[in-house]
Amino acid sequence: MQTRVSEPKTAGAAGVAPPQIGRRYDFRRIEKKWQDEWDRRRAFDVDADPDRLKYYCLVMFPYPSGEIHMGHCRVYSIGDVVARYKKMCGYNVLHPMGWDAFGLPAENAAIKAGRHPRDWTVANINRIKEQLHDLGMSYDWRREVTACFPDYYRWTQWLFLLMYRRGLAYRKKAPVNWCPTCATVLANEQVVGGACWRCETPVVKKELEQWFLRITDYADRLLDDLALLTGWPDRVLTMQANWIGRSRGAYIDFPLADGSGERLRVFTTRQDTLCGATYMVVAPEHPLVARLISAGGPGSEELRRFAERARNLSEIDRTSDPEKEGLDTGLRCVNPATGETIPIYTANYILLEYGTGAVMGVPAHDQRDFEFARKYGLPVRVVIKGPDSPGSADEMTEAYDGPGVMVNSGRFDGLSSEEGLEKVAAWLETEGLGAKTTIYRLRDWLISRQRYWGAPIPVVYCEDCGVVPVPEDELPVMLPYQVDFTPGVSPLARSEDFVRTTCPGCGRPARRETDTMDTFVCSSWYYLRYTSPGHDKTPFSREEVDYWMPVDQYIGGIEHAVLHLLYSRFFTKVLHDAGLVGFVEPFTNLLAHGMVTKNGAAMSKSKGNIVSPDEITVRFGADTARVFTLFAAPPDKDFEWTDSGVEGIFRFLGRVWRIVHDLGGAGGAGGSPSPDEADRDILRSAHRMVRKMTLDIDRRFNFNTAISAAMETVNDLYRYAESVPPARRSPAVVREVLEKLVLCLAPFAPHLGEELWQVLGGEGSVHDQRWPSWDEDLVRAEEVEVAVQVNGRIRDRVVVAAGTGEAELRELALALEKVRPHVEGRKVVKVVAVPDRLVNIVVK
RNA sequence: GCGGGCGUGGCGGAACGGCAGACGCGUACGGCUUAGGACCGUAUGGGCUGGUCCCGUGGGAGUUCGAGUCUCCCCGCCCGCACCA
Repeated sequence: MQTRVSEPKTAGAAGVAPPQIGRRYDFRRIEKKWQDEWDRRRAFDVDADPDRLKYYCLVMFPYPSGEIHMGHCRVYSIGDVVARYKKMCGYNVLHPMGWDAFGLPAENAAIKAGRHPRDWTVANINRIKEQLHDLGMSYDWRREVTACFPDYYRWTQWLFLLMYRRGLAYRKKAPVNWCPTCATVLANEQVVGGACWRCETPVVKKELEQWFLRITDYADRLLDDLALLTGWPDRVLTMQANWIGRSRGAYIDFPLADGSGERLRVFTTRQDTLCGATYMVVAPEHPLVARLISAGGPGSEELRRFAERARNLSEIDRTSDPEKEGLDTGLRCVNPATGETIPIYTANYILLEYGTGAVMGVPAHDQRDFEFARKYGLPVRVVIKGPDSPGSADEMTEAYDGPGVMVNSGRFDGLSSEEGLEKVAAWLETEGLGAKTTIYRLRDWLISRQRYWGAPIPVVYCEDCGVVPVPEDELPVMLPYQVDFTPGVSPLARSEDFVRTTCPGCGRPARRETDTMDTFVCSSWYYLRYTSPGHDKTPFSREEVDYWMPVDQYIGGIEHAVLHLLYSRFFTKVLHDAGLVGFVEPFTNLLAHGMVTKNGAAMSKSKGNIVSPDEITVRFGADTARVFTLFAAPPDKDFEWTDSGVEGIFRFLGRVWRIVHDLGGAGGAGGSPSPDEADRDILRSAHRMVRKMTLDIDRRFNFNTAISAAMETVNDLYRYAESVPPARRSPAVVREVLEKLVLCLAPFAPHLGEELWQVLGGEGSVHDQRWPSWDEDLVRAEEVEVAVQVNGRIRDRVVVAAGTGEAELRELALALEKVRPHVEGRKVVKVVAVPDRLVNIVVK
């Protein structure tokens, strides 16, 4: 994509139109003027510079599904403020933008509109780019990446092959999640509560041969390295930890009692309770059950019906059904610790996918097992005695799952349950019956998609050579344009031209893989591509990546807490292991922003509650749109859209425009040379504003309070202008205050910032200036009002010199007329004096 | 069920354990105007006996000289995970 305006570089500010003298904040003229100027100067292009500190500010790239709304406006405004602020702080700032341009919505919309997904996507991209341009976003458009273009997906495919070479991409037949509406499979992360994350259709299980990425190989590191992410919100870290779901325990093999020598393997985190296992339970889909059914013995018909019923329940019903149903399979096995023969049940509360799909039932120490045992009359045996737990099974009304001392456990009696975990595992190992192990909730990442609009998986199937990866020098495997992409079977399978190929190994006819990759593969590495978008030897230049990465500030929605953010971490670790990058985590700091809602719901086309930034920019301007979305709430919170609030911001920017013209235009002529009290006050206001805005932006991204600090100083300026006649104003002070104000507002309202910087006669672009500093001594008030309390109730206030000591405050307070009646006749127990704050007199 | 977050005016939201409600919206009144839905100013948590008096941060207790803030219990809302062995 070409940028919108790309005229040759010309002289700088000299060519800029002079500021307009008038009484009106003419945002249309101002914004157009500066956008043109930025385009002409290519003001936002950046290059690596080893002599300068870098700062990589990144907002999650959008899916170009149409026009953008105020939610987008908000998040890009956040990114733009951070980028412009950091630039003013002296950093070499990378602030790129691109398009997560492959994906189902393009295909679905294209089918509906009768347009090709590519054309639809490109049209949307152009439209959104225009909108971002009109909002004054400071992107280096030379670095734009578009995931659906061959020069990008070539490298997505290359990375797939890297994974393949490293044994991390593999094909497997497995029961997978199928969304009937989207007509494709989904990764586990893309199933929310048993339904498709996009269209909320309940997913069904299908047995298919598919491509997976072995993310589970990285489960430990993905979990452990969360500790490195001190700049991430806790809730995201928690969500990832939950998702990975590491569970340490042991597997145990229970020999079947039929003399076959076969064993039934379970996973448990409580091997210390082994002697309390009085029965076994397997999932209805467990192979053992299937075998019993096909063997056709007594009871097999009942078993078949039971397994059928469980299987036919959707994922949602299965996991939300609290009633435990079970059935004795008739099989028996031996508890290796007690030598007892115990029954094997099958039950609906056992999940095939988790652990081994079988558990040992320890009713005394697991609540689910307890309920199940009571329902089916199975024995309950206490093997752990907690400090307050009942000693006998008969007294139990619920399971005891806490720690305690092992009882009824033979050789293990007397051990603490903690020791028992070790000792039982050691014993199992010497007996060859089990060992300690760790399992995860995380599954391998299913990346095959039976749809058209994605990056083709670069492999070929040859009758003789089997699965053959496409050689790197033949990449990209181009996605053909002319394809019947209506869903059904994989659309690419219908394109004979695409499918038919020759085997890279033996040269004989072969067939291409016709599935495409999950778009989350494309978005797992785009942040690397921004560093060197034209690079054509590898996905990215090592040198550029070493300079720019990791991303210093990543900004995006909480909905990707697990999905995109987990996948990207995985990719980064693989690239690190492959020696392609030097870091192990891609995103140092993460800001999870809130949504902009209207009528209580996130803005979306389907809900019809979209407010377009265009509506706002036309009526009030881009600066108003930006400042309002930042002012309405702290960035991590949702906020409900209101039109009336927008006008308030428009008023504020108009006030800024006018006060700068009134006080600062024409060089701020005349005035008194020596600053008086009013001058000191307004100067203090400005220094306070700088301090507050700096800390609010830097420390916690509270742009709302940063903006309110600027509003306070503007209010102070109006009071100053009204109360101090021109002849008595100090030009130096006025100038300093106005400069600080304009510099501080520049990242928020960049067009107005440039214009007013010019009005003040500033050199060059306001965005090339240094972020202002403040003087702590000036910030401190000369006089402060100290509250005087008696027993915690305010009785008076007194103005004293700032920094007045405790002793003096105490005396002052006790002498106050309004205080005396409350103190007289009582005993002063204590006086708490906090300088510059308050005095609290405690009486009895 | 487990984990996390949140509850403050009519509204969005501010408050290192130290004067609750900054800032903005809305509302009311005044000014300026031929006019204004522009602009400037003043007021704006509630109550009454109009005192810088009392009450007020979902409810209740506690710690403290002092609690929106810390602790415990309860109520309500939101999010994540959820029969995870």
